[in-house]
Amino acid sequence: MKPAAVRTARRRTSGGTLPASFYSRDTEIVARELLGCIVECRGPRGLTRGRIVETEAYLGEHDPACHAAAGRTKRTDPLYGPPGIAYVYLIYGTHWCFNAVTRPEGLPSAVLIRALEPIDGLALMRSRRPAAHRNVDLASGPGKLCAALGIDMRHNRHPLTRPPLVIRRGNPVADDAVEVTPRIGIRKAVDWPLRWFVANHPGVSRVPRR
DNA sequence: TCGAAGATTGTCT
DNA sequence: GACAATCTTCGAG
Repeated sequence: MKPAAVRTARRRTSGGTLPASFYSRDTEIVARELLGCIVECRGPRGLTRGRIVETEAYLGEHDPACHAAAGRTKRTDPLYGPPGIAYVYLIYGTHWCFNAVTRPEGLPSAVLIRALEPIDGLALMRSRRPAAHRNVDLASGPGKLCAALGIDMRHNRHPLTRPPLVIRRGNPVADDAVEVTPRIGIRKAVDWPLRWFVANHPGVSRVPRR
C-alpha cells in the first residue's frame, strides 16, 4: 500500500508516466489504449497538457502508408529506434506531426497522435494557435496539437517517459465509446481500419473523405 | 542538381 | 470545395 501523499500526488499529475514497456506491444493495441491518456509538454513559456481523443496506427515496412515502407532513411530512422520515443516530422513544410514509436526495437511502427482535448495551459495554447476560435479546436488535428503544445523537431527521438514531453495514464475510454475507421489523409492502404477515436467527441479531427 | 510528393491547415469563393 | 503555403526528403538523371 502506497502512502496517501504519494497517491494524492499521482492524482494531481493526472496519473503516472506510461513506461517504455507500454509501447513495446502490438501497435494497434497501443493506439487503442492511448485514448484517454495525457500528453504533457513543458517549455520555457509553461506547461500544456491534453487528453488523447484520436490516434492512428502505422504498422511498419509492410504498411504502404507508413513512412517506413520506403525503408530506413535519415527521416524514418527514429521509427527503428526503441519503443517509447517520439517520432516528429514536418509535413507540407508547415506542420509538425507527433508519433509514439511502438513495438520492440527494429520493427519500424508508430502511433500518430491526431487530436487532443485541451486540459491545462489553454491560454498558452491559444497564444500559439490564434486561428482557433473555440478551445476544442486548439488541438483537433495532428498539426494543430503540435502547434498548441509547442512540439517540434527538438522533440524528435525524445523518450516519452521523461520531461519535457511525456505521456501519462489518464482515464481509460470504454470500448463502447470508441470508434474505429480507416485512416485520414493518406493515399495508400486507405481502407485499413487503423484509426481510433472517442465517439462523438468534438475534439476529433475531420471525418474521412469519400 | 532538380523536381515531385507529402500522415495538414487556414482562407477564400 | 478548391487551393496555396512551405520545406524536407528522396529518387532520377
